Amino acid sequence: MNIGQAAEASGVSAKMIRYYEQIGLIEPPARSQSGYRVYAEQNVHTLRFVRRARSLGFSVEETGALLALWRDRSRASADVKALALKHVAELEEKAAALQAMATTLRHLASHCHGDRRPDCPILDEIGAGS
Amino acid sequence: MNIGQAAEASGVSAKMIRYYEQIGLIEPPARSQSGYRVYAEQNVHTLRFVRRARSLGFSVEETGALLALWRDRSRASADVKALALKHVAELEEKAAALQAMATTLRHLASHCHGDRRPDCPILDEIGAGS
DNA sequence: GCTTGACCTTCCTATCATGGGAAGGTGTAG
DNA sequence: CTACACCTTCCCATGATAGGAAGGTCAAGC
Repeated sequence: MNIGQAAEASGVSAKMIRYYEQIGLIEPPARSQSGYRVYAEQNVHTLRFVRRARSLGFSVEETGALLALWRDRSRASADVKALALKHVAELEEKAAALQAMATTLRHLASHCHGDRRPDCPILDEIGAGS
Repeated sequence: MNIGQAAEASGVSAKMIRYYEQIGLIEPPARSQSGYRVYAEQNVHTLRFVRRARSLGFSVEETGALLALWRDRSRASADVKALALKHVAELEEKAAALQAMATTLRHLASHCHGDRRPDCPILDEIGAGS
């Protein structure tokens, strides 16, 4: 399987597969005589794991830690759970921060007439600072 | 006022003040004979506006649009409100995406014993892909 | 066999916002 | 006069991703 097919099968772009290899997140695959990367089903499996971890908001570095745990059959499930819950806390913190911004801004907007007149409490408040 | 004092007074780092000037977000300030940037109270006011807009999650580019609206006394408040509400929608979308990740992951974690045994549904599920 | 087009390779560049640091000039207090 | 804090510009790094250029490879069709 060439990189394009591995990309198709895993949902990770060829560009990103090469990048993940370059930074050491995944193992360099076999090469054909002409230098093409050759992927086996196992590699695609790993790539899918990476894609799914990324889609759950894990950074590439955290994904590397998860991969190591995935491959280490002797680690305690408590280690994995701790990592996951720590990440949940970070995600919820970020979500709350964004939601707080949205709420503040929505509040400011609710005081703005939104007509043709120029006076606007949104800009007034941003300008007043806090 | 030198850049350090302007940074202190506005809450924007000296590094970022120079950067904002370089990309054209803010006007180049006056310079002293020796080439030091010299800021007036008005400049600090603008910097505070920028800091506050950034803290509400507006990108630098959007902040530039807000600044233009702020300075244009003839614009309709509806224009500002539309921009603000569009941004609110984007913020809430991002917040919801993060919260969805957190919820999924918390769900996975709830099925993990979290003890010394190695079997862990979190990694199993990430590996299984979806 | 030869051409064409799809694919692969590496390498360089960009994004966005921010910080770090080097090398060198300035300003001020002791 | 010296020390130290501050300023200047310039370059580099981050994290994850995309775009593109220049050149090699492979398979299908003529």
